[in-house]
Amino acid sequence: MSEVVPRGGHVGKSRRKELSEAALAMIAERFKVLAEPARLKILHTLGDSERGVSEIIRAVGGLQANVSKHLGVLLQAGLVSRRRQGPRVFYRIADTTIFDLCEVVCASLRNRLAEQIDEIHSPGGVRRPSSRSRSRRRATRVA
Amino acid sequence: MSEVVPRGGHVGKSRRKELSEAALAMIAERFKVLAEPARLKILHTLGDSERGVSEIIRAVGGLQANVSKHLGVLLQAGLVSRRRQGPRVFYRIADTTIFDLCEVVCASLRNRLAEQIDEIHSPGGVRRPSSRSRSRRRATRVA
DNA sequence: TGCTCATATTGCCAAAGACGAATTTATCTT
DNA sequence: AAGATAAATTCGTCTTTGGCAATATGAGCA
Repeated sequence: MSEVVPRGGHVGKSRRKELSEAALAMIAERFKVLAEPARLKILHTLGDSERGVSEIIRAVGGLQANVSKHLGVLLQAGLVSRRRQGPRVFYRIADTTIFDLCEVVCASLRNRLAEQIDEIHSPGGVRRPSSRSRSRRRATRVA
Repeated sequence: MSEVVPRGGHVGKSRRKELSEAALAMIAERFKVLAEPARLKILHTLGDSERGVSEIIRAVGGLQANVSKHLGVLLQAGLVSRRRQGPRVFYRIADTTIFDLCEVVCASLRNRLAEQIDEIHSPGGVRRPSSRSRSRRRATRVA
């Protein structure tokens, strides 16, 4: 239907790399690790400070077993790192690029939602050249 | 084990946004769409040019039904857009930020693999202050 | 109206994975 | 060593989802 190509917050140049099958599989696997609200919440809870497991459990909610399992997934993916101090275990972010990823996705989602609002206001997809309401989106806060 | 915090290709400042539960769910859902090699391959095949479905099927392989379903998922997520021309349907990228995401992930994976190589060379995690082999990673091509 | 090609959809099955309950492992204390 | 606390692991169940086969929809043409 729509013919416009929104060029939201595209930062880099348009140089596309050739990606092998194996590379795509690795990328997909990382996305899979991040495709879980509980894990995203854990990462967000960690922020840039180190936190103990019980503290994380209190923050994100859910059973201890599940949180521990999620932490294991994040650890194996190299997104967090562990430190043992006596009986406690402390986790911290080991790969800060995840926040970059979330920011890019947030910007994209804001664009998408804003476009849907516009489509409600002008249902047929009205072609108004003087209106710069499409492509060059406002920067709305997501939360 | 490791105590270093790799600051690979981190572009932005360290300002973290507060993300609501709903925002995290939306972000996770987008990651879930991207967490599938077949879909990533479709997106990569599309690149910046429009392509017909049968052409896509030939490029990515697999059954027609599956490719069509993947295209449906991508369409509903707003990552691609459709255009009908007679009996054929053409798809194109509608959200170029996905390439930014893949690039960030690729850079992170390169860092991770390079670190694993270093760990093989010095198994105990040798603390050599004069060695800048950790943090400030080389830029290896993934594929 | 049929017929054909191109794409989308549905039903079914199997694999993956997330949750909850229960158990195990590990560490420190007494 | 026994007990207590913290974290990880195992097991069973349920939901999701990707692949395959078959069918349906839709557009153009005879």
